[in-house]
Amino acid sequence: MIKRPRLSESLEDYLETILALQRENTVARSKDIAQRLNIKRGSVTGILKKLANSDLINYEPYGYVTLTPEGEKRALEIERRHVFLKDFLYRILSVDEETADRTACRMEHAMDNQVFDKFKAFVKKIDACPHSDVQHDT
Amino acid sequence: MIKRPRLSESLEDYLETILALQRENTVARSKDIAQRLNIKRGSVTGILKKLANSDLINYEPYGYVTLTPEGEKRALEIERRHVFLKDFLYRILSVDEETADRTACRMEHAMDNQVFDKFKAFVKKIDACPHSDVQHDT
DNA sequence: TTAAAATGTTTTATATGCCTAACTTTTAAT
DNA sequence: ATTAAAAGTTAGGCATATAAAACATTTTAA
Repeated sequence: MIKRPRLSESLEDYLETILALQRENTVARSKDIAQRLNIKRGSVTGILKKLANSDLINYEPYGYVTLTPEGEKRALEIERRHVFLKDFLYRILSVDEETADRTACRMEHAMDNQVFDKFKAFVKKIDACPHSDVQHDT
Repeated sequence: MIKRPRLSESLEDYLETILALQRENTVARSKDIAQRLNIKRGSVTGILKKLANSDLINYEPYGYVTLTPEGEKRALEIERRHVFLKDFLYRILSVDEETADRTACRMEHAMDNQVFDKFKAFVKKIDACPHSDVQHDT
């Protein structure tokens, strides 16, 4: 049984960012990771080593960064939560987009799969209940 | 204009715990704080100094701990979020109580007032919409 | 092809938050 | 009043996450 130790919020953010960059540019670069996460280039290197050590990314000094299968699996989970939460905040709660995104970024680390699944099922039902005026107002 | 610098999740947890203990015992004691938060007695002292420095608690070495007005205001805000989120998770999403509490504990730090207010208004509407089967199912 | 710019890395340092262990103060029991 | 237990504090350490600045490598442009 392989264990999947819980990642810190910080490490989850790195994986999420690497996934996004990989989508946009095929590979992730240290500079871009730093830029997205608003941290310094120098701080990125250590984190990349740690992620590589946990077999979550492929990393060689001065090389490009890509997610391993396990890293991608983790990143996708986090991204799913982010997308879902942002949608809930923005579309259902009518929070402005920037706040929705920022808040989703923080809430996404706080939910396990069980809660996430139930939350998702709940929103699905809300969406299927258009006769109620539950949505679309300030 | 006095500023209210953002508190770390950890410090918010301390305030919340101190509020609860104050309710139960009039004052909070180092030992009980440690017990509730599952940390060692020795770790509490430094935090108390920091909170006292920010004028959030009244603290004297070897003395009891109480919240200042500002500290209480902060603690009440956090507690409000906690209670609300736990209720949402437990009652609306049907998450088991222990998970609801644990998850609320983590989500409560991620929401600003704007989001909280909208979330609350949303749940109010859900509750006022009993003809839909949005609630009460697994 | 070589020098400058861009990118990546290393080192040193800081802050947070926690632990352990030794020590001090307070409290409670006799 | 004395002393043992309980509670609180201090000191030293460790891990994480970050910054700044110097250094190394790679890329780019002339």
